[in-house]
Amino acid sequence: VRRSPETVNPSLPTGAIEISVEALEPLAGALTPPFPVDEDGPVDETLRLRYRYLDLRREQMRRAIELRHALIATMRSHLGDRDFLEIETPILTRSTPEGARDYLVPARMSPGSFYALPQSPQLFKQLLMIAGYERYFQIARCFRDEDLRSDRQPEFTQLDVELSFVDEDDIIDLVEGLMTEVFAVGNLPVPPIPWPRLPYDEAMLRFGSDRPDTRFGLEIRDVSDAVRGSEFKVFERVLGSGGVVRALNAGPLELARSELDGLSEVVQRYGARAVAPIYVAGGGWRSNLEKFFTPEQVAAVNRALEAGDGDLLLFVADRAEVAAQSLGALRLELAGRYGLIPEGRHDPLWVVDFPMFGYDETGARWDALHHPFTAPAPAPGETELSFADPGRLRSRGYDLVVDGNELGGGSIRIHTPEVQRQVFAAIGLDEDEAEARFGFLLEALRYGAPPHGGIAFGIDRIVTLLAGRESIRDAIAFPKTASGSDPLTGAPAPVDARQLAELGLRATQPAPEPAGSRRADGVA
RNA sequence: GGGGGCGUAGCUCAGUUGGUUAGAGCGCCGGCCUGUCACGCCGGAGGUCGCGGGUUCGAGUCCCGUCGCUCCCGCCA
Repeated sequence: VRRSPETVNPSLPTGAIEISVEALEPLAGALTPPFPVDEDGPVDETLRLRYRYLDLRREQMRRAIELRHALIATMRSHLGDRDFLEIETPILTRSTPEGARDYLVPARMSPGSFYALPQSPQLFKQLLMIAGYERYFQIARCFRDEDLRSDRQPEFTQLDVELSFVDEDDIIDLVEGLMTEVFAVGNLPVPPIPWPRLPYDEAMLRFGSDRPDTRFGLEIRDVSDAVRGSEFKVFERVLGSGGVVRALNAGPLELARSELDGLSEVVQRYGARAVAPIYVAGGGWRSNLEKFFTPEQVAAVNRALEAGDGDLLLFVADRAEVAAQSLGALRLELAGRYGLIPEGRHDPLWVVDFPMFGYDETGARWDALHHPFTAPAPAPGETELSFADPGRLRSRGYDLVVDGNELGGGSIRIHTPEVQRQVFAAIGLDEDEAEARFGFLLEALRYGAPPHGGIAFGIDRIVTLLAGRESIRDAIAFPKTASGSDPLTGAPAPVDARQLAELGLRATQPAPEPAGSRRADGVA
């Protein structure tokens, strides 16, 4: 019934009405919940996960789960309207020990053999292209047995898409249309398409990251040439050994000594020695380092960084990769700490022109930067594919980045057995190994594969972003903790000897407490 | 594998330089009030200070170890 005018409370969503009760019958009893479910205040996350069914009652979680549903529904209808077929691929599949660690499932009927849970449906969707299903998509669960982060779960959900007879532009066009609709459903205001495309090298140079957050400035500049030949030994030593000197202009920030030290801690995580902070004053530098540089050098650096009086310049001298990464991290740290990210602004962009291979120092070999089914592209300035120097080859990959989050990535794939062999060879897979692991793919390619390509989006990450949350766990109904456990069910848990015996397995460690061991954390 | 942060009542937290019976708000229980909507008032219960060891006359506080959570590096084709 409507409330009388003097009792209406406009600050309540239900403030205009009242419920008039005629009969009341309790259908079930209910304990007092261990934390408030009628408000979204902070609660210890282990406790939330242990009582996830109560946590999910809370407004914030309900919104995220509802948003997730709406986004997936949008993806399905958008692609369905464009003649894509949703096709399921196996969860029990074959281990292909490139890339991430696989989750393994013992095969009872083949003792000593294992299925693997898919890291992605990559190979199956390529086989579907060869089969002539030209437009495929799937809301696909994927599994990677690697350490977790606030944006990584061991099982996660991808929107997986693949198309035949397309090039990069076709896929980017399709995705820009799809994601524009998805962002609209999620109330994320984004600029109109087409979105900018940033070459990988430029992203690394200017932003120190392959997933740059372009919502604020503080861009990195290479000042190696400007400072070369100075009296400053630290820079000269780095430059002499092939390193670089890079810097960013933090703007007019007056920082205390302890804060400057804190900045060095940030870069040290990435292997840099320290940050050299220099204040600009009167066109020169207010720094005891100024004496090591000629006035021309100082002026050149100031010009490169567009530095004015009072600006704080931050320098890192190191290997190019370390300088880029550490200044990139510094940039994000400063933006977060001093609130430099404009409210309500959201920047989608494509990162393109990735290197095809990266050199793995520990294994002393080349690795596919994306994955080894990505089509290679000629080195910059060349027209022919040459595997003589793998480090110079580019790939036909593309990543969609929004506000510094990698939401999705894909590529045009290799569609001939010849090129696929060359790529396997480049990453150190000889003919026999390639045949043993990927023979079924090479064979399928021989039956005629259309040129094809695709992309995969991290749905959990999209939900996290659109729901305005910090952790991927808040976008998933029943997530795992950072150590991969589930406080609600107690997974993972030991199994009894009989189950192991049936699978032909033997425990190499004594099993911990079986039942109820999830209480080991002392949570009552 | 490495580094940082956290762990005190059901929840969120405070707890000075080591010093009596470890506190607050919310919640919970009992009572009062009854047009309230963060109701109000009175009273009450509730704590192995994550766990183990050590230093000390004395440890929530200091040291060592350990467990859990979390963030980051490595890892994540």
